[in-house]
Amino acid sequence: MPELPEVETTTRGLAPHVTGQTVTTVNIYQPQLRWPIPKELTQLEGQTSGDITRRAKYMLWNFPQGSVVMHLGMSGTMRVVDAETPLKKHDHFEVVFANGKALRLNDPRRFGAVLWQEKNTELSIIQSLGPEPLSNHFDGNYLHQKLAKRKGAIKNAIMTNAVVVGVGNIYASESLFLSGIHPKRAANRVSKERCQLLANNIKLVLKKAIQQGGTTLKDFTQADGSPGYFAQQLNVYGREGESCAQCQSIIKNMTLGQRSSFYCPKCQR
DNA sequence: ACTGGATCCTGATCGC
DNA sequence: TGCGATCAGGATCCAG
Repeated sequence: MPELPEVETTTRGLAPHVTGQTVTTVNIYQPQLRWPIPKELTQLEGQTSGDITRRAKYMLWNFPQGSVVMHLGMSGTMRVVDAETPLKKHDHFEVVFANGKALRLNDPRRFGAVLWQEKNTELSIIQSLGPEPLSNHFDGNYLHQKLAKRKGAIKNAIMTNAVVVGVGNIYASESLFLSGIHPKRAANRVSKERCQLLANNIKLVLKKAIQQGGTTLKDFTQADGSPGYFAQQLNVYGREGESCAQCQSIIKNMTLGQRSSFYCPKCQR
């Protein structure tokens, strides 16, 4: 489900509700997510939370002794509700606050994660992350240099977290379309100029999507339950068989790295 | 060192 | 209407 814009949208929506709250209870209903939810999270009971930030597609919820690291996987959503609200199917994790509200993670496919990171340490999954796409460190020069030895498809490369984080299947297809680059092109055969273009378009697409509150494909909702509105602006994703807005060619869908990849065979080379 | 593939899981949808 | 097959927005790990 969520790519970077969706995680950003969720983080922003949650922030006012989960910052500076006293935790009364931590409930782990289904610990079996991508990794088991650590029982030590119950140590947060009685603690007061700090702010919540985003790194890649992870949310970092800070406490005095460390951070709760949360990932939504493919199907996760986080909501703040009244603590008396009945649990829904697939509500796996809950933090109840002294003010009568509760933060809940719902994740049908259970590809998401809830982990604990001690203060002044970094989990290996966080440590290995590449630069944020919206940071100054990510630009055409960086991308070109990073791709120099990669012979595989450019689409797979920009979806690799060690290269750049936060570019998922939707926005990978979209940014390649905007850049006129064929998804299957060898990464090391994208010129420096086109890397510049691609880096800029990745930033553009992600920024736009964040402004729109994310892309609601199936059931993504923002923290307040409203949908994202970016879907209507997609040029190629999910538009197989439709005509390209730029050249009227028929948009195609092929499988790359076991993920569907949409592209315009004429505009993208 | 890279990369392709399998894998964790449920649910929606499609074809018969 | 029912049922099995297929496909989903992620990302790690392992074999080759």
